[in-house]
Amino acid sequence: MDNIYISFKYSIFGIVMRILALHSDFIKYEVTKKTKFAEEIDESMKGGQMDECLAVFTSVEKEDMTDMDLLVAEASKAVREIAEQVKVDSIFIYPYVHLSSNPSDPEFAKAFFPLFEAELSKDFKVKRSPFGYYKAFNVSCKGHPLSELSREIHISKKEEKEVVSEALASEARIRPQWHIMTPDGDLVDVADYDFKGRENLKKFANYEISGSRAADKEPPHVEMMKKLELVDYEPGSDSGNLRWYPKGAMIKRLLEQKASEVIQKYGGMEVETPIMYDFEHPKLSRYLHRFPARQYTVISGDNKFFLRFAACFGQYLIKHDMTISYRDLPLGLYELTHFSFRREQKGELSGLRRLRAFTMPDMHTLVRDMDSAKQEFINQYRESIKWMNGLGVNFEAGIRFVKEFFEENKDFVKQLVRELGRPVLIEMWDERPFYFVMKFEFNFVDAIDKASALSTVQIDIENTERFDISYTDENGDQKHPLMLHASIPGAIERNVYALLEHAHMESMKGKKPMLPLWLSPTQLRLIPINEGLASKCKEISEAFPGIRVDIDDRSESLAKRIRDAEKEWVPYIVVVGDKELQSGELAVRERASGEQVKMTSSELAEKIWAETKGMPFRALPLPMLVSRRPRFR
RNA sequence: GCCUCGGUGGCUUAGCCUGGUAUAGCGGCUGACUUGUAAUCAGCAGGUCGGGGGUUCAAAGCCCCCCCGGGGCUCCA
Repeated sequence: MDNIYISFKYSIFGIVMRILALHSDFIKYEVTKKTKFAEEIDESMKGGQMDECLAVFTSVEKEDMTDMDLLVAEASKAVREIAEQVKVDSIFIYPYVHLSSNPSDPEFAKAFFPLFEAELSKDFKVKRSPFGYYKAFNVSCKGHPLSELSREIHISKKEEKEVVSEALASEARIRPQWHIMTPDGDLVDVADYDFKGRENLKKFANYEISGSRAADKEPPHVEMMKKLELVDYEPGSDSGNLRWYPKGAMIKRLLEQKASEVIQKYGGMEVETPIMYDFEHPKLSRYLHRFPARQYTVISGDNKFFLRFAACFGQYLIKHDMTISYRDLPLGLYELTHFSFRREQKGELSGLRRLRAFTMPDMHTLVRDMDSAKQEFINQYRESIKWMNGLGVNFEAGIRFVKEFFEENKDFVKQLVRELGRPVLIEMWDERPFYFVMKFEFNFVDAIDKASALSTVQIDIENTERFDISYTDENGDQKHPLMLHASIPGAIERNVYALLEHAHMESMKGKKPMLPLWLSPTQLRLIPINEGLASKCKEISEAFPGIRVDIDDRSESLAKRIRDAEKEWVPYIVVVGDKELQSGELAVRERASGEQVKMTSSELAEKIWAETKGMPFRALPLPMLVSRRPRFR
């Protein structure tokens, strides 16, 4: 998922352009000799003069080459400020490479100056001398205190400037319309909708529309993830990069495994792509600079790379090089990203909900036309519903599109809502600020009423063209397909977050918090009544293949060990004493029901197998004997 | 990035306002106890009070900068 277009501001650093501005009575120049980088000029530019002006001597630095638009904007802004200070309305631009010790490529600078001139021409009378010539010049500088001003435009890591992207600017202009669509297909203005019985939908809608962020508490999952020794902050890294302890790592791996199974079964072909990409890569650079996301940058020798924020890049580049027939469509590539990196603002980071490094199952599917796009969309929508139901947490759907698309595809939208069988939040835009015409997400509403997207699918109508991805149709013609972006589970960390928040909400209702059985680090705990029976427990545990069984053989009181097992959310607890050994019947303390049920070990094993059927399995993440376990925090 | 609150043994925490090198519980270790469904008892060890700088005879406590975390703003595939 690379839905980054949506209203990110963006920042590129490393701009170090140099400007020397002289308030002059006049400046006069004459071309003496052409260099091999010279721009094409006519006679009129071979010499020139300007009176009462600001003479702006400028060099373009190597580091400036990351973003032309930003460079032009920043340079113009700086010159404008100076011109206003000294009150001139004429500006003379003089390309002067000698200001620089590390100039940019000539081709880049050559392209820069006309743009710079055009930008300043909006507010000033502008002339410039040509790029790529030796010139003789004569300048008469006024002597007043402001007459000589130099600027180094620095946009470094510490002082980033933000530029509002096109996408953001248009989004700000567009006022979305909000509706609720009922399962019957009625479209109701959100203000007129009666949310009775749909409290989570109301919270989600409020969260989206009003932007109200009322939470004054820390999200409950943060304490849980630490207390259960699942995940923790890692102060030795950047914020939002976490450490996972054995139990948490196991849970995460199981979710990842399940996600990959679902997506591969669906048809996504698994690939693996690099986590960093060249800033100067010809295909990516233009695109990247239009991509308003905050990135991590990696400097390696003289090269600069950015860390991927989704699997898109690698998959686009593979698809660009592929030979694809219309017979191969729909064609999905899939990668589970370890990791996707986004340098989110610090204030945005929150536990497992919002991170700077996260794991995302990301699939991109090529389809030939809008009809098959819609078919794929609904298939992926159904997979997402299955995923969310399997996770067992609440979710509310948001479906968003361009109004025109909605008008043309009303029945399709109604079908989506009908299949889900519950009212859905609808957002419509008059124009299309993004690369997609339509998307949905399933949002989880947490214990402090924050909504977060998990599953999401979008129909992208721009990027195959931008990346020159094409297929051959029946007539042998090259066509650009459409593309769906899908993350059926959403970020894996966010799945863990949802499970923990869900458990917390259940416990607020008086139930015991727990994880789904297939994700419980310990599924069955045996507690010997005294230390001598630990070896008997070992024997009993052998009746539970494919089940995570451990044994609390510590020399603690029985009550203490039961309490500890409860605190660890162990779903099945069995105390083993002489009674059990003689009768062969176990008194199973069942967390879900809160009851104690008698059954044989084979009955219990059958029960657990049945409850975890179809789910992946991993072995115990810790030593089987609880007495042998270290503490992680 | 901005505003705001916080950071004290592994964890949770008292002390901070009103400066005089720190409190308790859990956990760990040692020993006793050998347990029938949510905390057995005793002893011992463990602290650069987030980091750095400043003020002071003296700083966990006051001042400044930084790091990390929470909440809010901005923002939010």
